[in-house]
Amino acid sequence: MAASRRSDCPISFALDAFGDRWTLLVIRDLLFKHKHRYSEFLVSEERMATNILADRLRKLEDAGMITRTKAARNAGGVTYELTEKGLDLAPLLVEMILWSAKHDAATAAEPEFVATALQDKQALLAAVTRL
Amino acid sequence: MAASRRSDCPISFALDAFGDRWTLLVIRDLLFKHKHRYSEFLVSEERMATNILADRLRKLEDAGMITRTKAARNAGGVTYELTEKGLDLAPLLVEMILWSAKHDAATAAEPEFVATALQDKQALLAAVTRL
DNA sequence: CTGTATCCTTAGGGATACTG
DNA sequence: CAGTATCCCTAAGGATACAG
Repeated sequence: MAASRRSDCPISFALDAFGDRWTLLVIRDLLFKHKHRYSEFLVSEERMATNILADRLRKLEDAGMITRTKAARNAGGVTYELTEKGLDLAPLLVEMILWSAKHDAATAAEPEFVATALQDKQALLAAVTRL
Repeated sequence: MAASRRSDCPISFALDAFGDRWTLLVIRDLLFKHKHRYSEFLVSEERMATNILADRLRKLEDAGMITRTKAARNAGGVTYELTEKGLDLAPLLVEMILWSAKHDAATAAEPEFVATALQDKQALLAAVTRL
């Protein structure tokens, strides 16, 4: 992705930034599933490969959509957090959920997830504007 | 795309449907640029290859997001139209535009495009609910 | 005009082993 | 725990020529 830039179109720009089948799953995990660690991202239902995950995390960091923080000595590990730029994808993700809820049987059968998204929408948008 | 289905997650479902670098450009052309013909899609700034375009048009039709209509004998050619399912992507596209407007210099420098999107948002959402 | 067909190249991705 | 490294393979994509 982010292959140089195909045009000045905003849709095209967005697709260059996250128009693939994996990137937004990482954002989803950060946004809705409150995951912050490499090992947590790995255990998703979609079974992302380790090299793919590492690649996407690096690209998201390069694009300024997440931050990577080496935790203090006593607390082990690395933590990923959304930046404002990443948080600003929340409305987009919510629209994806709503679209799927309307047009996909499996999603429609999961009213709790959709309800959560609808509740979160307010909270997330509030969080975004609060930044 | 649409490789069987990776999980029941709505985000994942949406990505399986249009999570690539080309599909949403076709939707954009239908939605914002009022293109309806194969030859029109081809002349975009992104220079889509003929085989890619044909592939995406077919997949979009298979997914029920667009219709393909052979025009009457006197009027030559084929016309593509968005279905309700395709039209329902309008809010998503608008969110993409707004995100790019905020985070991309080139987009921010195009206030007319963004303004159009904002105006269209109302009209498009009205159109969607009207269906 | 609306595509197919073909060729060929590259990028994406799965599996698995391994390292600081 | 947080990744790299490798291998190997398939799918995606560009170019171009051709067809109904």
